[in-house]
Amino acid sequence: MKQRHRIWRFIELGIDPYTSVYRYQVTATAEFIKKYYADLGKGESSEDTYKLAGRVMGLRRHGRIVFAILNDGSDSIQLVLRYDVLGPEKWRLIELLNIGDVVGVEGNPIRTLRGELSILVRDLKYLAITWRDFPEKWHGLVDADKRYRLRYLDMMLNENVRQAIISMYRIEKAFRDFLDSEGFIEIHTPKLQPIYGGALARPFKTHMYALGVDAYLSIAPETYLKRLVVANFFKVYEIAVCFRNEDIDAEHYPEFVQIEIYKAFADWEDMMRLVERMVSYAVKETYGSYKLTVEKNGETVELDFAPPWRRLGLEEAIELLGKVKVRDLSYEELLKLSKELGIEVKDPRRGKILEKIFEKVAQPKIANPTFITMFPRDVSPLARPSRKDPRYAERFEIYLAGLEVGNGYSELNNPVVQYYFFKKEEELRRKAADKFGEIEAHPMDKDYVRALEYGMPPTAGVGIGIYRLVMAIHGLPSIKDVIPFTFVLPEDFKTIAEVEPEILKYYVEKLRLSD
RNA sequence: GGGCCCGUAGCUCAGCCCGGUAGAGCGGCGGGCUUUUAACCCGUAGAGCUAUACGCGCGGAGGUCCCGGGUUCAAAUCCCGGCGGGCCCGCCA
Repeated sequence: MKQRHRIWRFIELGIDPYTSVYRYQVTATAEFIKKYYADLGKGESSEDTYKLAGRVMGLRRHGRIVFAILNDGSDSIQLVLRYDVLGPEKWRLIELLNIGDVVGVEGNPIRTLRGELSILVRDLKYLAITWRDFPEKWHGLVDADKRYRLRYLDMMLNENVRQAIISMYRIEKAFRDFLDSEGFIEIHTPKLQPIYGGALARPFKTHMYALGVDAYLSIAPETYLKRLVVANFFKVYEIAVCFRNEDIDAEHYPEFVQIEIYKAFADWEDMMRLVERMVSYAVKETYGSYKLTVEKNGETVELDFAPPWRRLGLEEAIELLGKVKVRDLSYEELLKLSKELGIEVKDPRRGKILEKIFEKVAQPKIANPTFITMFPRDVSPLARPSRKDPRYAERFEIYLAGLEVGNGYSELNNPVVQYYFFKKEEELRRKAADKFGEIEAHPMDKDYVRALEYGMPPTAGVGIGIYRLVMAIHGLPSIKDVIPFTFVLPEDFKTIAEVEPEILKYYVEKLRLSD
């Protein structure tokens, strides 16, 4: 297996980029060339000279002509490397070229006889080489373990992952642009908190040495954003990293990003309208259309984001989509029904049971963006009771491609009722601990209640999971596919310096590192 | 937390059932080829290290099929335990 490492040949030729190259003056991107020279005919070339830099992603050697694919981050473009153009001196460099090398090239736009817009290279400089072999071109990197460990390779080589990461940036930018034009401002809330809240989840616990106290990592920015509403920031939002100490699966990851938006003087209806306008705007900005075709596990799904989105009550959705009668059922009948549906009841609240039934029978059938409304009050401690029926809360959830991607409501702004709900949540937690084991509930947050006591206007709020949204739109099977870097347990392996002590010795001497 | 599956060359995988010389394609290296699109054709090394020797030859020792142990004359293969990963189920988005 052991062959002399190729770096020696670069060193021998005096073109080791690690001892000489510090910059490369780029004058054009692949994207620009492809757009600007789109009309160039087959076999035609331009006299214009450009310098591009990027990574060699493909190589086809044909003797004295070589075709390479260069990806410069904007797009990929073919390089044509010809012996007669480059001459014998520079040709020696071409013979060393490997897939994965980072090069700068100078040349002219041409279109080959086969019709591929390319750069006819007149000069090539190595900016960095790959010290490790790249994955095979055809299958690429598919081993899940390696994909998540070598995430930079996954993002470099797997186009669907790469596109999802890029789209996530564009969607977030579109959200910001949209909210900015509506007069919202973005404010960062603390990730280290003395009392966690704003969602039902187990938190990460850590320790602050500075104050000698335990602290929690934010499970949601909600209670802080509402404090900001109290502070007369009547339109606020945050694209917030949230931490929840729960298990990992295809739809959950302990560290995730959501956008939370709060708008004063508005209610949940206003917020649903804002959400459908904002998300459809972002989809159109990012993908050019309200209608998207999504490939997932070989199946094709059409998604239409054009507003208005469908609105369905929770129980209505269960009956309409799930074909199960739940309205007017007694608590005992509900328990019996969930048992028949194979649902294990761990949380005694009626609303929780209804949610479970919904998830089982109705949720998978939702493709187009849909608002599920009229959630039971008892599972919505931060939401305002419905003005029409106090058994329900003015709360909605957003569903898309079978995934829950968001949650919003008319915010509870009555400090006395808020205190009462927190108290009840605490009691519930104590009671449920004996009967059903531990459940998630809001801890009492008196500081937040005090903020409300200074007066929070009627306010509507929403949270949308960015990873879930992108995952649904791109048809990716696991949330980990859209998370740039996930947690991986350490692995044993050797670096080049460990495997090739002579190379290490060379650089230490060459660069006088031991002085 | 419960169940199922996977781990063999740089990459993608076969071999495992039924124990007996560890394989293919791609990639690498060498050669040929001036318009290719997973280019093609020919050749070739590679799963593992050490001592002695300038080198070669000969001889010898040794032995990461994820790791450790067991069964066996013999283990990639069978058994047990572990590590890493994936999927499904239960709970949070």
